[in-house]
Parts: sequence; C-alpha cells; structure tokens
Amino acid sequence: MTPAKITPATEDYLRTIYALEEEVKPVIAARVAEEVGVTPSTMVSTLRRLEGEGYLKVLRRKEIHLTTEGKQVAERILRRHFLLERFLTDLLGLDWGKAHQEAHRLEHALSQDVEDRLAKLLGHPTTCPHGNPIPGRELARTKKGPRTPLDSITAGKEVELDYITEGGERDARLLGFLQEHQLVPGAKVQVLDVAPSLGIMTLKVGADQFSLGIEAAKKIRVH
Amino acid sequence: MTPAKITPATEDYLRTIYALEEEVKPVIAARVAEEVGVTPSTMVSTLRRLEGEGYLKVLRRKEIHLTTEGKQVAERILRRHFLLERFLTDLLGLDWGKAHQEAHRLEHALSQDVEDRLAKLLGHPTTCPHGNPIPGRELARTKKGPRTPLDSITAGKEVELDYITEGGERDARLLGFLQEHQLVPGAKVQVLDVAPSLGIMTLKVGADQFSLGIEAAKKIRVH
DNA sequence: TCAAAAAGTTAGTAACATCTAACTTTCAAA
DNA sequence: TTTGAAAGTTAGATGTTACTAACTTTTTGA
Repeated sequence: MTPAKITPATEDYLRTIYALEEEVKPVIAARVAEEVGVTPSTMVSTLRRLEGEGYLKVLRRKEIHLTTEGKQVAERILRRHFLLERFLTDLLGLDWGKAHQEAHRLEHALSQDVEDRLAKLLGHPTTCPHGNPIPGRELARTKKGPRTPLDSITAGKEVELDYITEGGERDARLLGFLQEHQLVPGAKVQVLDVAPSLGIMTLKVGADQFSLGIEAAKKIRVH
Repeated sequence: MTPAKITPATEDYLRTIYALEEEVKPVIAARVAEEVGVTPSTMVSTLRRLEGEGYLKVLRRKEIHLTTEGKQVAERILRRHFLLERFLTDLLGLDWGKAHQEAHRLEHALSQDVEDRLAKLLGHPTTCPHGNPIPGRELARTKKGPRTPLDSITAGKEVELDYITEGGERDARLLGFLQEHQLVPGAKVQVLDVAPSLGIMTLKVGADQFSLGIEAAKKIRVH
C-alpha cells in the first residue's frame, strides 16, 4: 500500500529523521526543522501529512518515531545516497563535501534498477566514503555495535576512526577540514588533550597535530 | 540575469520545445502539451510564465520560439540527458528504452561539475546511444547538414542509419523494436518496399527482414 | 464557403511545500 | 515554584504546477 508517489521533500524528511535517530535520543520536530532547513510551522503541517500517510508517529512526548514503512523509505534513500557518494568520489573524483551535496540531489532520481547496477559497478561497497555503513538491500544492517563518539575519548588514548555521522556529512566545512587532516575512516587518531572548558580537543594523525571542536568531535565515531 | 532557479518542469518544457523544433516545422502549444503530457490549459499558463521569464516568445501565428536563453537551458539539459544515456547504457548496461527514461529523471539533478567529470569518464562522447549529437559545451553544434527521414527513402535503396530523433526516443516500444532488429546508428538498411497506402515499409538489416510503420520511420534519420 | 476538427482560452480548484507573524505550551534551571 | 527559553501551534498567504469543464477562435478540408 505504499506504491504512492513519494516526493523528494518527503524523502528528505524521512531520511533526516532516520539519521537523527542515531545521533540524538528523542527526535523532536525542532531538530528535524533545523536539519532540513524549514520553519517550525512548516514542520507542523509536514508532520501531520507524514503521519497521515503512515510514515511516522508523533508520540505524547512529541517524540517522532518512524514506522516500518518510514524506515524502509529512509533506508532506501540513504542507500542510494551513500552509493552515489562512492560513485562520485571513486569514479568521478569529487571531494567529500561536494560528493555529499551532489548525492543529496541525485538520490531522489535514482531507480531501483539503476541503484542495483550502480552497486554492482562499484563492487558492492559496504560503506560510504565517510565510513557510514550502507544499509543493505536484503540483510538487516549488520552493525558491529554502536561506536564511540570521539569527544568521549580521554586524553592519551589512541583510537581508530570508523565513520562520520550523517549529521557531520552535512557540514561541508567540517568535511573539508577532516579530509585535509587525513581524518578519514580507518585513520589512527591520538587524543593528546581534551579541554572541555575551551570546547576543544587536540589530536594527532600521523605527524599532523591540530585542534578540533568538541561539537565537531561528537559527529565522529571511533573504536 | 539567468541565475534564477530553474525548476525541473521548466527544463522539461524547454528541452521538449527545443527537440520539437528539429522535427516539426512550427512548434505550437498543442504539440508541446502532447509531448510533455499536460492539458492545453496548463500549456497556456506555462507558456505565459516561460515567456515572462524570457525563455521563449509566442508569435502571432502561435508559433513558439525559444530565445537564446531558452536554447541555452534546453541544450544544457539535452547534453546532460545524452551523457547520462551513454553512462547508463555503456557502464551500467541498461537497454535503450530504460536508459532514456532514467536519464530523463536524472538530468535535472546533474550539476555542471558532475556533468564535466562524467563526460571525461566516458571519453567525451559525441553522440547519445541513439545517434543524436550531444550539444557541445563550447562549440556550436557541428551538424553535418540535416539528415533524411527514413520514410522518404524510395524502395530499392540502401542507406545508413544516423540517429533516432528525440521524439522517437520517447517511445520505449519503438526503441525496443529497433534495438531488437539491430536498427542502430551506423547500421546499413535496405529499403525493400514502401507502401504508403498501408502505412508500412519493408526493411532489411543484414539477413533480418521486417516491416516498420511509416510514422515510426519518420523518426529515424539516415543518409 | 462553411462546418467540423484542432487549437487555444478562461474560470475555478487543488495539492504540495513554504513562509511570516502572533500565540501558546512545555520544560528545565535558578 | 516561577519564569524565561525552547518548542510547538494557528492563521493567513504565496508560488508552482496541474487539473476539469465550459467556451471561443482558428484552421482546414470537402
């Protein structure tokens, strides 16, 4: 009962809510509005429509929860997004930031058939260039347990970067900065110092030493 | 003065008008409405809007003519469309019909940057899979003179297929038929018989002999 | 020429996606 | 507990794209 035409806007809301669920505990309208870039009033009518269409439920506490249908749509879009990012970086040579933006527009125009063929052409990648696991077409997402946010690592430890969350991907400046400092999936990172009062932590990747804001570090997952 | 946001719908109208210009003498609203798939009344308001935005002019005789701006937009979209078709057929292995449909949706989401990189990846192709010349980014379209519609070839002659017009591309069944009978760009075709009264002509490609409707033949250009 | 077919037009409506401005409700911290 | 910030809501509007239904104008062929 979901062969109804899903608009790009609807897809955007659902994928954003889905991605937020991994980052903030209770997903509320205000958060989604910020991410998508619309006013609170737009959120009210949009949420009502999406709820009416069966994609989500807004609980008493104002918490937004995707239904199974909503999750399906969100995962489908995210899968296409990540696949496109891979294509754009691996085959076309775009940088991280640009790849994210471009994929964000193309993802709504990709059919199932092209998605499948693209996955094949790319050798069925399992993560996007930023390390996020690509939701599988059949298999439920095989997560090896939740990763730790970089900001909660104590000074002196060394960790390996797993991925940059979808929330982080949206920030082109952050992506540029990370790519510049080789802070990419798989990179070994030494946490030299954490200064919560300054909102900054000092990191070392290879011989490169630099500072990163705690807020930004929250969007990076390590183990 | 054209950095204004151009909507997919606008792009669709302009590219359709542009493509029609090569196929029917005076382009009128009714033709465009048919192609795009909207009602005449929608055409009225749309044409007024497009005229107001400077993309075209509707002459006294109701003839629709694109302005330089309108042509630019149309050529840009057509270039992306053909490039995507090449990508979809050459790298992803889609058949003609599907490639056209898919490209039609993706073309609106392609940026200049990705277009350029895609062209490079494909080795700067000069024609789409159906033989249409890809409008060049810089150089004005280098047409080697107008081709002859297949329906005007007299019985007994042999010709070489150049391309299938944009109008023909829109017909998935026709594309499937042509691909099946190896009636592809570069193919040598023998015109065995032409029966205007029956609306049919008999062709031979290699050892394969078959009939094709005159109407369909009009959409095929040869020399 | 003149009537039927083709093309074009008007008026009214609708869905989607958004906005601004004014308000109300909820929550969390002093 | 009060109160100010954060979140949510309502009302009213706008722009784009498209529709149906009724009507007028043009074109064209017998």
